[in-house]
Amino acid sequence: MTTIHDVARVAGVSISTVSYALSGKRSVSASTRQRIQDAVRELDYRPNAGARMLAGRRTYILAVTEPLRADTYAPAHMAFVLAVTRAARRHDYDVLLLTQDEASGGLQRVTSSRLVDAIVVLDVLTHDERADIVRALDIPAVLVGVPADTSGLVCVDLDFAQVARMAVDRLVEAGHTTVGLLGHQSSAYDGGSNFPPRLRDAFLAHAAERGVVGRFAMPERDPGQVGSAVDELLGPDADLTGLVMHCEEPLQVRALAALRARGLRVPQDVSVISAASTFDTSMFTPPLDSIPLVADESCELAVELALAQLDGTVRPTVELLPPHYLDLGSVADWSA
Amino acid sequence: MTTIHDVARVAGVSISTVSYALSGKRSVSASTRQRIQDAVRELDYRPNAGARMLAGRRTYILAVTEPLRADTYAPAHMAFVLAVTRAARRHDYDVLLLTQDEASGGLQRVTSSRLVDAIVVLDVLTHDERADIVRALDIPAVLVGVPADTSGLVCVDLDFAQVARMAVDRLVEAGHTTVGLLGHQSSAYDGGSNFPPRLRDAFLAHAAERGVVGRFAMPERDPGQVGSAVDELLGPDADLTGLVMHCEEPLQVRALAALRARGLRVPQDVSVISAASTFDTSMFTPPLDSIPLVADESCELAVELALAQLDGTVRPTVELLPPHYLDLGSVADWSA
DNA sequence: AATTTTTATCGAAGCGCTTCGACGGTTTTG
DNA sequence: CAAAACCGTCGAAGCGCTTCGATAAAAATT
Repeated sequence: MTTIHDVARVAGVSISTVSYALSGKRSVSASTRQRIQDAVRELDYRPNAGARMLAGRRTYILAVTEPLRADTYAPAHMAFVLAVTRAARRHDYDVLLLTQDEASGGLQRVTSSRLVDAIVVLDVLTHDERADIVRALDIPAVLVGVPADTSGLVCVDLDFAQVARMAVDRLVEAGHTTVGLLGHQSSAYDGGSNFPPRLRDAFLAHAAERGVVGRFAMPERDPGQVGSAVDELLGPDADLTGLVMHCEEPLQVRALAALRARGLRVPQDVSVISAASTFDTSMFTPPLDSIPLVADESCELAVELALAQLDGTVRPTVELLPPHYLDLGSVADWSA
Repeated sequence: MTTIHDVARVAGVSISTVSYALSGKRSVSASTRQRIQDAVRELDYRPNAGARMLAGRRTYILAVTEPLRADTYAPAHMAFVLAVTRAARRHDYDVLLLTQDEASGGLQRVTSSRLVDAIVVLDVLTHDERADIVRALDIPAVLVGVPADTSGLVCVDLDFAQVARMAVDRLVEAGHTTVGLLGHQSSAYDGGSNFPPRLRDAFLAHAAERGVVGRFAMPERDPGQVGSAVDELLGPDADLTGLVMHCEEPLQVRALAALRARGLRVPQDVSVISAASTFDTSMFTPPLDSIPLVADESCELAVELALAQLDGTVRPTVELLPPHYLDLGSVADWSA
């Protein structure tokens, strides 16, 4: 193993000079720095992680807690884990993965053993024990998602309410007067996740504000019941012309099939918007307008806020990212 | 922060005695051990990770590399990451996640900085650069999956060939004489993954050995073409009576729908076996016999082999785990 | 020219742990 | 019963790094 001593010897300087040259925390003359960098390259030197953790005040490791429960939609969650990992690497951090079984114990463990510098909490539930844990833990933490009680927490999330308003506005401005929201399976609304209700409530409220009829339906027990949820939205007179979907990919596929099966064309008969989707709606038939849930953006911000807490203090905050509308032609203009 | 010094002081012993009491590497009298454990509990002492890494010869961290490419089926891969993480925790190890972008560089980095004790490589391709990297790296590593060249490597995997044989045997013994295998999308066979061809080849070979007609088909470009693949398997005379499916969940669902659409009942008209499935086939309608791909089992073994390399030397090996047949009644006995 | 300030470097003190060698005190053994 | 073996404990030496003075030399200020 090559150590900082080897580098110092080869460069003909003391180890502290090597350390300063590499960290940049004190000035080092250009020529010396050059010799040190040459030595580093020649020896393929990489600082020992353990030593750096012990001596310095940083471990350069971030804990990511993602429960990965059985009922979660893996692709979306995976995307967030990935996005955090990439964001972390951009800041020279590695990611330690904490899962379900380790939710509370793991957070305690990695915190008190000083294994990680900060924690990123993914897949946050409305009432999430991990929120209480990080609150108590005195370690920089950022939640991606918004729990019921955000006091003392730093949270980052897409502005789901704004997504709903944006979708409603788009449809209203295109002349639609009856709009519906197809939601997740009902279990998503009573148990846990915080964002489905946020989007739903804003949808219905904003439809009312804009003076149009707003409906909401969800597949009751299993995805097979998308059909009846679609029927419910269409209404007895089949007068729905604007459909917003906030659910997982397979459900959206089936909902489109259900429309097709009922002889309804998109966008001629029904305009459709995919809201807060984590997948690519341009591959759908037809491609759907969407207001995507971009994991990269929120995770980058989450990592930044987590690391920012290590030096300058970041005060508790809830950062809601503004959504962006992606127009792919699945909304027909009826206003003319 | 509470350190080993605090524990030593409270227990009234030296720090080395504390260390030995906790590691068990030298004998400590029962009474002393008790006092030390009491102190540990009272102070909620957790050894500093960095110090342990530096002083000891272990970091208690395992690197897991899982590319998570865009084309991968997230749930299955997620399951493996999870399974490794859980297995690691059982051995008191944490897991550091390395993704796509970091495949080679990341492995180098965590190895030469002594951040991890060993590496578990997931989602191994037939020709996988990571195989070459770990071969060169002089760090304990285990691949979950079997690359083309296994020299010098420790590999763990389900015995996919045996899965195929088991499925064929089951159908043959139930009296079926024409059996088909519905594979993954064609891209899975030419590019990368190593196991689809292994299963396919063994399927066809073993069908021939057992003297039955063996067919193979896959959805050509996209999942929508499952229907034609099913038709291809059924054959012009629709004489297929045994179907083995080795593909992802949505594909299997659609294939069953395709059978239904053609008026074929399971198992009365066609017997079906789900091979190497990572999902629960008991929730299907009808529930399908399966020979599951159990992530837990292979990942536990992978972690064990990885850690075993840290002391006693494990010689290079390819461990193929025997499959197990799960009977849920989707194979009809035609032999009577 | 004498002083202060800045710059570049070094030595040494830890960070919290593991582990080696040593040392009394007990047991066992010949 | 002396010698050898073992047991339980301790002190101290690192592990490889960061960081805090200190110091000598160079630059800037009087």
